[in-house]
Amino acid sequence: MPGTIQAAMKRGVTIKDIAKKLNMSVSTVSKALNNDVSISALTSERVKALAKQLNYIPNEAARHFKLAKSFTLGLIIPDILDQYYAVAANGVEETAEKNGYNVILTQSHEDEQKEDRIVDVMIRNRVDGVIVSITKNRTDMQPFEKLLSIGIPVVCIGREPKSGQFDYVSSNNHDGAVMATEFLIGKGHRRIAHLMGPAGMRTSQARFEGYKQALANHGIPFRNELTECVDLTRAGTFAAMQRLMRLPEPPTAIVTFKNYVTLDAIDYLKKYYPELVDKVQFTGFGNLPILHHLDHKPLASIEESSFEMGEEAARILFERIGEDGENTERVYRSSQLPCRLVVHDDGE
Amino acid sequence: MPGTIQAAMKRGVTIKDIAKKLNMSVSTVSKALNNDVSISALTSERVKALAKQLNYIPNEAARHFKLAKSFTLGLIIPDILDQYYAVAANGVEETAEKNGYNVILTQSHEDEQKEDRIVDVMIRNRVDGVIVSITKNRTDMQPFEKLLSIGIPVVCIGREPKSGQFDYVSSNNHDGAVMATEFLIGKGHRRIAHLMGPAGMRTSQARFEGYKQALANHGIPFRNELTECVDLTRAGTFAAMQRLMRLPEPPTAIVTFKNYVTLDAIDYLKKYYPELVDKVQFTGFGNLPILHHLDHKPLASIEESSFEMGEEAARILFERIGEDGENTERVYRSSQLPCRLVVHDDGE
DNA sequence: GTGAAAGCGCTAACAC
DNA sequence: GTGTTAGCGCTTTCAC
Repeated sequence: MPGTIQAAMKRGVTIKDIAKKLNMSVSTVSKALNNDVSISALTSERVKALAKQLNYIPNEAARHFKLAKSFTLGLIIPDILDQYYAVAANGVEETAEKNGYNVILTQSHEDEQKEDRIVDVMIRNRVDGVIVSITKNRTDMQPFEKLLSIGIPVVCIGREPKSGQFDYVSSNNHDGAVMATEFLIGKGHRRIAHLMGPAGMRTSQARFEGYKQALANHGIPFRNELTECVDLTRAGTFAAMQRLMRLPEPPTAIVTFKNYVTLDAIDYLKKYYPELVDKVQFTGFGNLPILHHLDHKPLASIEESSFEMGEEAARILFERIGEDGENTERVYRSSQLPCRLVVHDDGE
Repeated sequence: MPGTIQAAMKRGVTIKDIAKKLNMSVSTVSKALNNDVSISALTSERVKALAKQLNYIPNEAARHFKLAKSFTLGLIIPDILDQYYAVAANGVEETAEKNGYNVILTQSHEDEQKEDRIVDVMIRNRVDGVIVSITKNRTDMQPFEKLLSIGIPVVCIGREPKSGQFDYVSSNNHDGAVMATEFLIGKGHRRIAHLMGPAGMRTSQARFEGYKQALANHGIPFRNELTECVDLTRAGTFAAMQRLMRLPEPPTAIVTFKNYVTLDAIDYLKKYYPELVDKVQFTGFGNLPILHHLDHKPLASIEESSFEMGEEAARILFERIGEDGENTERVYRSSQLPCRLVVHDDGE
């Protein structure tokens, strides 16, 4: 029985119901609810009082449709189980919430096809902006260029965009690697190896540069055989460690690309060179809380500001959303957030 | 200049544009796009061809509004950084995606006020259903009852609802605790302690019951002083461990409520009873991947099927969404997913 | 097999 | 300070 009170209750109270009960027009009610200055205090109060009494809940779907704005941000990260991204997501969400926005959080699982589909869904749902940490093997930026072309701004985080048309927020990987390496140099090491990330990622390159820079700063010659690429799998790290430890002169310290690489490398030593596990010293990117519980851990970690990265990305995105899409002459920004060196005490 | 081709491009191609170009009505185009049987194959093809050519992207916001359905699920978990919930979220998302649904993932951070606000946002956004792991201290179910009252189904996961009106999916905590305890009994232990979770949580109670059940099964008397509640903080675990270890006869094995409690308990031993750290044996809930890297780890873990929990919750939710809201005589379901005992090998 | 038209709930000119 | 009205893009009856 459409039109009955029953149906209306089920459907939810609308602005029209309020208008009718108050003998006003819907526009007056709408304005009152939106604190329009042209509405008298009395009217405004009457409207709000009745709205509360009737348990009026605005239908955002209708607003979104009408305003052609979804008040929703799309966020694409490789994996929610990687705390680096989970924390960044928190930064995005907090900033979004402050701006009255929702976030649709999605994972690409490093699958480009999945990423393409996600972008499609976001377009269909008319998100107002997208923050993305692109899949590691992507070579083109096609779906993201599509977003820009239809007026949806995009901000990249963590992983550098493959073309220059995007805002980009990341850690200062170069300086972080310098800090990690210089810390080991300060501890007296001279044969310092580098377990470098995948060569295709700019992040790997930046950290590699920082590593070399630190060596140069201290007059230590760079040796090619002391840098090994890993593919971020346990097997890959084991293979790399094997090559390093079988050198005529193995390293006495190692700068690693990432948390999990460090842990796998230490496991490798535990298994094959147990006598060296307390000798070879590590520093590396990432500071997992779990490190506290480990007996064999890196000497120090490079803590990245991933929460702040998410915040900054969202801030930039909101600026872009606020901009008039007309002026095509934009300057794309690239911000590098500082890293922090955290020394792990051995006692407690 | 509204109405120009420029504006149209910016605005996006609509069903109307397609209709005009093809000299058809919008209803025909709509039906063709939605594979309505009443449309001829030829028409359907022409419409789809032009849609593709014009790069038509349906405006979901308009559909949602028209259909009074958002094709969106709300998910509320305490913390995304807790992998237990992150994995459950993945289960929800995968199932949602299969059904063409989006998920709005939110975190309560164990704050009831925040949770209230989240539910409000979800109502405003007209989500079609909600999956929630309620904050641990909540005593009422008020916001969730409100959801039900306006026809939005709710499924609880992991944490038991405080009233009987909700579907609920969780691990079989009782049987898991039995397994954990019997495993230690099988290793010859007789003085087995239990680091129990917060007394207010039904999960804690269920695990506690399982622990007692296992003891009873093997004719081991339950001793009150061997069970200590923890509040899930490191300090709380340390205090509980202190009481246990200062007993005239300290336990030789301990069943813990959760991963992090185990790790903190082991840390306590490392610090204050280093000679016992390899003697006192642990089993407990949760199987973090990071456990592999630890030197001192539990003998075995009770792995919960949290991914499956998310899947199952989403499945139930979709059933409810499909139901006609009319029949008030619902039977609310409570499913307990089995746990798995995982023994940690010492080698590799 | 196709078209005309109403309307979902809301906002924003514009008129008064 | 308030009301009238058009319309966002789409689906869906109901006619033909």
